[in-house]
Amino acid sequence: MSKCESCIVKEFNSLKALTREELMRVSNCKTGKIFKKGQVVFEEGETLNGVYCVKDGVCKLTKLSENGKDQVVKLVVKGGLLGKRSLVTEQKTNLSAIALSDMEMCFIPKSEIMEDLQKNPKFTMDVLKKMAHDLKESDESLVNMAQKSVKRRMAEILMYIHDNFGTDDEDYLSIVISREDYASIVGTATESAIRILSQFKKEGIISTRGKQIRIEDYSALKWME
Amino acid sequence: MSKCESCIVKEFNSLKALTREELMRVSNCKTGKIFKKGQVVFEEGETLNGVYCVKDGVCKLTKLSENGKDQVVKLVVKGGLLGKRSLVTEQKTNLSAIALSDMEMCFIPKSEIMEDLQKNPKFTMDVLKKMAHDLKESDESLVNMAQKSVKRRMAEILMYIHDNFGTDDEDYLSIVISREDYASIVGTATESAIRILSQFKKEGIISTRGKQIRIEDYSALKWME
DNA sequence: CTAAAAATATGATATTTGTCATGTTTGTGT
DNA sequence: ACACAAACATGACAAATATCATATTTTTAG
Repeated sequence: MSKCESCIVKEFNSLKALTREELMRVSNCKTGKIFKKGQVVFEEGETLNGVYCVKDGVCKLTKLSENGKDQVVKLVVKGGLLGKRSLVTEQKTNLSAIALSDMEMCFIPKSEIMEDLQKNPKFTMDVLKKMAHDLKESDESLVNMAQKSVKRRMAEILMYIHDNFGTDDEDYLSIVISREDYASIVGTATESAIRILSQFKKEGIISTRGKQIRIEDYSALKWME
Repeated sequence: MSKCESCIVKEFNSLKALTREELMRVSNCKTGKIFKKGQVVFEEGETLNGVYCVKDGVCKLTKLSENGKDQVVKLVVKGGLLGKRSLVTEQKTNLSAIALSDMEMCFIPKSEIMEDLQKNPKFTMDVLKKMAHDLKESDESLVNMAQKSVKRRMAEILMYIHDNFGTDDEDYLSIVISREDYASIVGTATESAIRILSQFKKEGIISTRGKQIRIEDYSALKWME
């Protein structure tokens, strides 16, 4: 397995703040893990004893609502760390992580990282920054959920995916997920999500090929009321 | 002005993790501030150069949505710190803070605290924990907004205020806010908020005296579908 | 104390969104 | 290539919520 020191993925997350020595230690205790599309990485209520570093693939973080429906809280791609909160608190995780595509990840035991979190201020500060960023994003989503129409939210998630996760060489969104997942991100019924995407298609704002979606008219999404 | 070392309020926030010497230094550079009900503490987009420690009163953290409506993201009371995020990033604040009652606060310049954040791991860890907690709460609110009815959300905010901020000696919620604020917390139209509270009143679940609200039947709120 | 302003209350109606039913398309394993 | 399951699509209707209009009550300023 490749070594953390030379792993390009870490450049996208807090691990880059570790020293070469620390990275080597982490590298020696990490374990590579493969998850197939649909597989559960961890589930709400579990005790996590480490973090996952995403090397490839996409993953959704969801929370079960009392009405029995899952709500997607965040999408995580290459470079993302899953289970950051577990480093900080003793509490069980409040989210589930489910692979949306085949995934390649490294698991780093908490015990190994905690020491660094205590001793390397640069690393701690970086974790803190990431957490602050997540909080900001979560607050923004909260406002979106509370104040915007389902159609607007759908427009925004399409732009979000486009801007943050990019497109393939034919301009299709590189993240490919089901309408059910879109519904669960936007917080609506699956039928409503389908209906809205169909409408966008009719209006020429997007086009589709199977599950793939291509944005044809970004500014229409942007200025949609 | 009283000194941080002997201030009881700090027991509720991360400042308690500071050493006696650090607290004395903080104490010397802090400034006391009074805000009247309705007054703006800071506004979305401002650059904050410190944190506010709430000694008394209630404050709402809001974010302006594109539809022109404010959404309350969090309520902060005695012991709370406003502007934590500003300690961690250079970015402008993403939230506005507005006093919901007359407030007494201490302002601590960022420059003074940053040093501690770098050098006192116990303090850093505590800030990290608080941030993780805020993130968890924000994710939970997100799911509530996305998946629950306005009525349910109203029931939950009443219980939340009851459980977290308590009641006066006549059992009225100690936080007294307008229906408009309730609407802005729950993420609905003011009329809808009024209607739902009226309904609760008719059903004997709550009673009111002016703006004050008393929960008469907690379990009705809890089990409301 | 009083007038004006703000907040609360409520009805009527429009809009958005959810639910249920049913049919079609797409993907998958053999 | 086929059969079956899953995902997608769409109509009809129900329920939730927003909006607009208009009183009434409460609070506030002078």
